[in-house]
Amino acid sequence: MLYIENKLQIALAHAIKSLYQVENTEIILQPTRKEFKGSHTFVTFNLSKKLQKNPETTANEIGVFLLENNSDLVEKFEIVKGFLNFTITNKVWLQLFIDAQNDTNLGKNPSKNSRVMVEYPSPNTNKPLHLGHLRNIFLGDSVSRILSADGYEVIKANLVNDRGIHICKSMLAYQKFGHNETPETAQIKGDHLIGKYYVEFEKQLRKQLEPLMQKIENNDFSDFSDEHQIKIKPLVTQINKSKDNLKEQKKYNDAKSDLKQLVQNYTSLMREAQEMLQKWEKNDTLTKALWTKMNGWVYQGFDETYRNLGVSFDKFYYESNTYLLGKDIVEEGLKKNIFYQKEDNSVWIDLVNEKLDHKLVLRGDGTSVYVTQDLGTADLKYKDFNIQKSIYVIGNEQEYHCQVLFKILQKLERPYAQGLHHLSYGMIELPEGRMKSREGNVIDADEMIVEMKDVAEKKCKEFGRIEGLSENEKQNLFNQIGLGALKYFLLKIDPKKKIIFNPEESVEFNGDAAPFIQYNHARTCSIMRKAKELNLLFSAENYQNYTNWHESEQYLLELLLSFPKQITEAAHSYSPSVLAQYSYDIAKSYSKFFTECSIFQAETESAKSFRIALSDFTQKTLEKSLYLLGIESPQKM
RNA sequence: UGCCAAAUAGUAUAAUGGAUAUUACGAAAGCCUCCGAAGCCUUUGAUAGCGGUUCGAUUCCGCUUUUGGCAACCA
Repeated sequence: MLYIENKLQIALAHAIKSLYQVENTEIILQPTRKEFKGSHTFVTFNLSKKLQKNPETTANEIGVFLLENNSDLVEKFEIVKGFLNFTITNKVWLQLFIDAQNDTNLGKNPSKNSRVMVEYPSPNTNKPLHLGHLRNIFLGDSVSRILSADGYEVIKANLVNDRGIHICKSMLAYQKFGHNETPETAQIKGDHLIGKYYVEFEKQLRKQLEPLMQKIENNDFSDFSDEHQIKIKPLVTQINKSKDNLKEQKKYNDAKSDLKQLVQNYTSLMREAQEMLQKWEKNDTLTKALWTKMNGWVYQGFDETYRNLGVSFDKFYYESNTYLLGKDIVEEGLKKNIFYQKEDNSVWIDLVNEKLDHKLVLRGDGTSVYVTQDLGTADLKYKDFNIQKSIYVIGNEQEYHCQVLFKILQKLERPYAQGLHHLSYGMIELPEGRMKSREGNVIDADEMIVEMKDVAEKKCKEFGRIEGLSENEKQNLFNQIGLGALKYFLLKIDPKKKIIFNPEESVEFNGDAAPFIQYNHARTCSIMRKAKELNLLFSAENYQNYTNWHESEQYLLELLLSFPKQITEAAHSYSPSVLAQYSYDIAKSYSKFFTECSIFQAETESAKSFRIALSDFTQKTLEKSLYLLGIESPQKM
């Protein structure tokens, strides 16, 4: 495919030079639209304009030239308006097909000798994973596979957020209300047990918050220090002002959540959580022991979920080990005059010229902020793996943060700074709004997996083609299909777009969906089983005389041969959706081919061989393409 | 108030500045004596608004509208 494109470009450049004495024109080919004949299209408008000629005349002159001089490549051409559509000789296609069949590196582009790290999903250890994490995990996993297929050496890294105030919240709730229960005694998966106490903390917190809020509503501020009253009062004014104003609902909500945030600090629970965090930072033995125990449970739970999802990691980083990093970088930045210091000793960077405002990088008391440790971690990753590129799979709410982080690293002239990329994705929301773990209205990842599997089981039993399988094989199949449907559902959509997930409308299993693709894979397998049974040969010498292809054969063949290009495109844009669409295209084309061309009742023996070979190649390409999405390809379903 | 993103049929989705705007779900008709009908095949319907650049704009540039997000010494 690439071969054809290059050849055609060279031929076109030659033609244009010979005909018009024009050199160095950019020759851009695009795929010919389905409704027209041919595979490659050269658009002649630009050139014609330069030459001051009619586009159709130009197109015709070039077409004739190529037909005369490159008849081994170009079979014929057609002109529609200014579009010059080439039909490539079947001999060339056939040779490419034979080469591709013999290629042992199908689905693996040549090595780039370059190392890239993909960081995902970097969860907090205070709650189980939810549907949003699944989008992150599937994206990270798929992009890792794609980059690896495109010739990079990939390191999958998971930076676990295992410390901080939110972790202390579940610890504290467990200490108070947990009665020493364990995942074993409670019969709950470790991460879910911890999540239960995180929700419990928030519930108790709301109870303590209510009387305080009530007082404020009655204009009683006696509980609060003067310093806080100054902050609280304007918020109350704002709330009262925008309360009944429909247009200012957002302002109202913002002010209200700001107020809650402030008032929370007056509850005993929040104070205890803060104290616990301080104890943790001072390495208090009991606190650390509780923390280790509870995080251990969470990791067991996460491991199980990762296993069920079919994803793995090469490297785990823990924030408890990295949260103090980066302070040396702050000093370095100060020396280099990239950062500046205020009177209170806090350290800042001026990014006004980058439209990013001023940003704090170290507090006045010398403690870190979020970006400080991220600076340190970036250096650590480079030190550990000598990576040229680093992909951060993080939600779009942190776009600003990533911009700041990358910009600082650029200013510090880090060798890896040019290779940093934030793979940003939109949130998954419910019809009623954002998912909030605190409030318990989330689509749980583990539950989702089970539900998908159940649907798959139900469908499989309806279609009734799985009698021969053992119980193990059946369970495995239900998993492959259910999980495939879910992965495809989340990966086919442009990451930038937010997804509103309606639990009432189930994940698609028909049409533009993974089970349809898997189904066609199973079909190709079925054909190959039968071909083997019948002892039919499908090596090149058996079909090399058959080039009178049916339209659907031709289309499928061209599509299959574009696989390497699709991988490169997906890798280049970090976008699994390219391959989702590609896999679907193949399945659709095979399905069409399947109904339009009989394989075992083919008109000639060579046609039969060709169709078996085409099925074989479809099977291989589909399997590898789905693999890049993290989706498995069943042989029967 | 600034910055960023999104806006495509009833719904969901696609399109390096190119042709009659992709695909699916939904709805309506047809196709299993023949390799797997989770299929194939017809039909149906959309670029938020106004302007600009261009031979050509869903795409690029303005302005407007709507929806999210960010702008915090939270992560």
